[in-house]
Amino acid sequence: MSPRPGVPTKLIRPLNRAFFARDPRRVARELLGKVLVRAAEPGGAQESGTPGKTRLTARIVEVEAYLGERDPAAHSYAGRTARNAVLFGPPGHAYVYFIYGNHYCLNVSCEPDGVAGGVLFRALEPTEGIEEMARNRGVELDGKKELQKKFCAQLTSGPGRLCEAFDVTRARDNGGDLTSSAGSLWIGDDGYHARGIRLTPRIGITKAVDRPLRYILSGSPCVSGPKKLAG
DNA sequence: ATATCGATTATCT
DNA sequence: GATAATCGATATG
Repeated sequence: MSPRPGVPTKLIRPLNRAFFARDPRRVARELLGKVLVRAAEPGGAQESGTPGKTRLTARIVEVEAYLGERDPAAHSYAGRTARNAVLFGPPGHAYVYFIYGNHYCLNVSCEPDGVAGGVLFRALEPTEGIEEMARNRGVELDGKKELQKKFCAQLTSGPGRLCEAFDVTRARDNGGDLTSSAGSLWIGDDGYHARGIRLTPRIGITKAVDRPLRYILSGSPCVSGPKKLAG
């Protein structure tokens, strides 16, 4: 595919369902370096100069694998319920849950239909639509480069933060298909080659705390958690 | 740099 | 009634 004037050279192609129909550990590792996309919304507000919403994209730099019914830390451990049903359904769909009365978290379902498993998105590196992410997060972007870097991390570093930046909610996104670029939220590959993958224990859990199921791109300024585990 | 704590609600026991 | 795959603010070394 040859580049044309006015067309971005880095095409983002959606990952297919087979990508997700595997062990969450494999999916987690291979998701590093891929891109989360929130499609632009047509229209926007006609009133009062509110700009139409632009596309949001960010590179995946930190994820955790949750292994299904055999993993005590996973929501699917106790079996299928109304809340976790997506984790038991077909692969490549969004499992969004509400936590601590404040935050949403985004997962993608893995394993074939009928088998539980998922990957939690923990941190992203913003690439397109940074200003809108800042608006969604309620943070001020000022011009200084040092701060830009910090704010950049502040936008999408942590599972609750990235959901706020991408306006991910349960009502809107739970159960949605993440393998179609026609959808509002999807996951794609722009050809980036991930380097420096490290494994650490997962964060914020009280069971199976020692299993190394957190995957990070070491060196990314956006990786969440204590510096000790930043890679 | 690390520790502790309050917020706030869906879900399950 | 307790807990939770978190965040932001505050306190302390």
